[in-house]
Amino acid sequence: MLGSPFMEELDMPTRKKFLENVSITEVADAAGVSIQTVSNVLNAPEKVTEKTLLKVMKVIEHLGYTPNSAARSLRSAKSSSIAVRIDSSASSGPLKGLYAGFIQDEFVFQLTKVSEIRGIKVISYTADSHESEIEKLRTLLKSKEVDGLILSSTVDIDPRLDLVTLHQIPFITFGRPWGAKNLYSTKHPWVDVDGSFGTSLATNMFLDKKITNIGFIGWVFPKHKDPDPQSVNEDRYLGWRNTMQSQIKLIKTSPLESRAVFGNESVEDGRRAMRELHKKFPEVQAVVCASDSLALGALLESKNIGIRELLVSGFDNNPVSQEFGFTSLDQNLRQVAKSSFEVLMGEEGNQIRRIDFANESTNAHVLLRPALIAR
Amino acid sequence: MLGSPFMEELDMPTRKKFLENVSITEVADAAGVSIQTVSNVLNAPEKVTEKTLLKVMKVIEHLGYTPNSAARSLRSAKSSSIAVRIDSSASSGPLKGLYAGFIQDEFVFQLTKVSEIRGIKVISYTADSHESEIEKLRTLLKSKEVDGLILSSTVDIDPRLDLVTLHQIPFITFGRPWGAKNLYSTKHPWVDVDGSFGTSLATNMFLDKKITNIGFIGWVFPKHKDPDPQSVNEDRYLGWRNTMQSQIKLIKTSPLESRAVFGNESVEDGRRAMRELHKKFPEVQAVVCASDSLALGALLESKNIGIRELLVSGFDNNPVSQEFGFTSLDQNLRQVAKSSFEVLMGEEGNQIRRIDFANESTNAHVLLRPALIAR
DNA sequence: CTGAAAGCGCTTACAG
DNA sequence: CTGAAAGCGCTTACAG
Repeated sequence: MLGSPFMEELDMPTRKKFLENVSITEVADAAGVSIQTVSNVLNAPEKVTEKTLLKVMKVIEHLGYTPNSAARSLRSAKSSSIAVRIDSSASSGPLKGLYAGFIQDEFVFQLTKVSEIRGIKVISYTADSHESEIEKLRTLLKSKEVDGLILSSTVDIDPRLDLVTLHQIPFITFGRPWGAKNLYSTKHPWVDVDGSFGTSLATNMFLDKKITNIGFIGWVFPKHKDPDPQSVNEDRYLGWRNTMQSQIKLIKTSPLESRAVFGNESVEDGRRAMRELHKKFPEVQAVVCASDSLALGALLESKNIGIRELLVSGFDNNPVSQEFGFTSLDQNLRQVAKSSFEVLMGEEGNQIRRIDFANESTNAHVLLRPALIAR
Repeated sequence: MLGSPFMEELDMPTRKKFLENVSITEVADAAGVSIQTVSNVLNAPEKVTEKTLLKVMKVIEHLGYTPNSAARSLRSAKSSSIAVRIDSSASSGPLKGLYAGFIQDEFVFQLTKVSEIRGIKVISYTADSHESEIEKLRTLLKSKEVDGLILSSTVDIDPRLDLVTLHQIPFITFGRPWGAKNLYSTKHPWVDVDGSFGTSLATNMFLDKKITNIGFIGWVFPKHKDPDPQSVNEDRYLGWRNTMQSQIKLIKTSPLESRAVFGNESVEDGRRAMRELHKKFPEVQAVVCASDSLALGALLESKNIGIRELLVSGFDNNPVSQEFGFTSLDQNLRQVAKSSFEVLMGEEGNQIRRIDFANESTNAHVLLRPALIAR
């Protein structure tokens, strides 16, 4: 009865009781059981007979009992919280594109949402550098405020990974540790989105439309000769390159080198890259881009340089591509958040695990496929 | 010594100790004092002699002691946490502009940053509706997970305000409760940014440049005849209107009605509004806009309809205006977050207060001025 | 399956 | 200013 959220429909005494303190003792007394049984109803219902369970649940509902989280944490030595770093969305200094914060913000939102379902709190923290981040993490972990960590933007040599690995802190990273000898080390669980798969989807979409003069705009000229990508940039580049290479005839006409241009991450860079691409490859009809900002730049510039109808695809499906109506690749951050959470917590239950990935069948590496949002 | 964040510089035994459990008892033993004195050093240093203070601090530093937060919360009945709602940045359904999430995301970031300095944790939560938000807040408050709330997008009739007011939950809203009879009710503390002041700054900037044919693009046609604004939309509109009204001569030439156009919040709406404005007011040289998305639409469309060099100003100074290089108004979210925090916590100290605004001199209403970022 | 006892690590209130 | 005692509200481990 007290469960109704419609405050205005409740009479005054009931409204006053809405946030009233109720302890486990009061519930136990009202239900005629001991406090341990109340605790069991909440934490180990399988240990209680159905009759007792129902009786106690009813009283809990009636009195609006919610366990004190500090007491629970103290006794059980579990905070039921995870920490996630947030950064500023305001791109200060060098431009970071139109919507630098989109992926992170949406990931944090989806993570909070999936965490709530399993009764886990999400605590945000900030840091200016790896060093200050280590200090923040240390405080959060030593004070037992969090049981596990969600890290992102990790690289192979990363003091944060040293910290969590050495102390066996449960963690997951969103993003592969680019540059690591073994991306699939069981010591480093991660969830990521397959960039190559994404750009190959976009490339194939153009090919299916009989559009063959397809270029690419990325951030940095790929250095490595490896067959495997070594960065997000290379990952997204290779999807386009490999798909194009399978089209032998096309490459003969105009080689891949003349079809790819690289810049930084901004609309202006997209414009610049588009002008350069148009010089090197005047027949260009479609451009696969590493980001929505680059794609927007390419799209806007195409009109200036007299390309009748350029098709572009971006990456991230952020509001930019929605607003300007071009194709993009959705990272499905709901699924990314869900997978991250499940690697950390298991598919059920509500406690963060110290997973021994080396000996468990749990998959510590989840590579998800982005979805093509054709527009 | 254990305070150094540079893990790689530490030898193995020291690194291992980095996250080791240290209790208050160990600190007390090592310092040769009682645990209460250690507690006082941390929570009430004025009660301890300087000699003892220094001695204990040294041991705390040496052992890397960080108090267990659950124990502290349980005993002191303070969670030292505040809750803030986060929403999805992905605009699903009706378009919400290019960067709908910017203000909220940056506010949450700045709030987390200022909270960390004062030792307060920020817990994020999500909700689909007021009803589900009430349930989330109820759980957070009853479980004593948070001491105070940061609310936003509040309106006059808002079940969340009923809840917090009735139960005297410390809270602050970012944004005025538009529509309330008395915006300055001591029951409803808020921090907000002065939209009128912002658009008048932009209008005056154009006037100072001897540009007089200034139009306005907003979201909704202002209904009220009140001298005071009744919504964000009206607030931003009135800054332009009042500034223009002071320029009698200009208004005679072309009246204000022909200079203002309204649409929704998207780049496309900005384009549409610009076409309409150009018809009604062909001399237009500059447009003050209610948002960066509208401003971008106006700017892009101006080229299509043959306006040589249109000046536009947006609002929020988000990456869109930075990337496209037009003037905008910065809400200074660092200051908004800082003020919000200080109304909730006081200027010093580290506990959330139940402020009796009616009897305290504390200013419960802070209206900040946005800064003109001229480009 | 149920309940009496112990105790998680602190801070508070108070005696010395 | 300092320290011995009490206790915050739970969960755990164990006895019945």
